[in-house]
Amino acid sequence: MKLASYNINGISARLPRLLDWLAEAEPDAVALQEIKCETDRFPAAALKEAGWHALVHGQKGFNGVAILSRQPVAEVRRGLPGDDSDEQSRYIEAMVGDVLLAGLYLPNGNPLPGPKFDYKLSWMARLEARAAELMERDTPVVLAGDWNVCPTDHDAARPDMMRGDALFQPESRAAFRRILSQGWTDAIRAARPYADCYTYWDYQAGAWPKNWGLRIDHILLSPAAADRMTDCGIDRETRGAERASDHVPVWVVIS
DNA sequence: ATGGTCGGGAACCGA
Repeated sequence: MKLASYNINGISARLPRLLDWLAEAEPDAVALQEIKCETDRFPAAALKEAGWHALVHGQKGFNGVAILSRQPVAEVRRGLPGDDSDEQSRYIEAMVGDVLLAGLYLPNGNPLPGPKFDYKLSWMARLEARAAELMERDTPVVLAGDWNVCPTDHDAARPDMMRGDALFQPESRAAFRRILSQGWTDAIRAARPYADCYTYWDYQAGAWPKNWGLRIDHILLSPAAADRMTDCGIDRETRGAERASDHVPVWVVIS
């Protein structure tokens, strides 16, 4: 089974590119981030026409996540537990076959210091708690999304330009490492330890043609899922399309 | 060069 993550930066602007990629890549399920629309404004009919079921956790204007699947899937939860006052739509879980797929859009956290960075760290603490619960399951678990954390300097083309960014802060990296240390495998980095594995290139300053990228979209696998991974990849060519997202799809194949 | 470019939604905010 092929599972993917794709921050599409607006479903309305990106629907043609998304449909192109779905037809080409043929995932069984994909976690989408930054759909930037309310749940009832998601283009479910157009996707259904193309053969895709959708679970949507939307929000007007910002954020918003969804899980698309070839077969109908059972929603496990929407929203990250731990703060009932959190109104941002950033988290959804579903069973895809016997695999629990969690789709997440971790807060950016800029600027810092300030309330946005505090929210990022508190959200990561809540994610750490949920990940620990999921790790207790017998079934394979896949945590896929835009983590908005650049785990090491090797995951950036120009790390020294990013020192003040929330994605690079020691606190952000430590929180990501604490989750990994529960026993998760960072699929892409485990498979390609020394490669350039960027998943995001800023729209500004010609970042894409200069390959000034970051690796911030990650797929974490529980031990049961990691044992069954047969392939993984990054569809970086999608970044070169007209009206591309600033992120590209990341995927794993689980036998 | 203290810039640059997108998306959402209709003036700025978020990234």
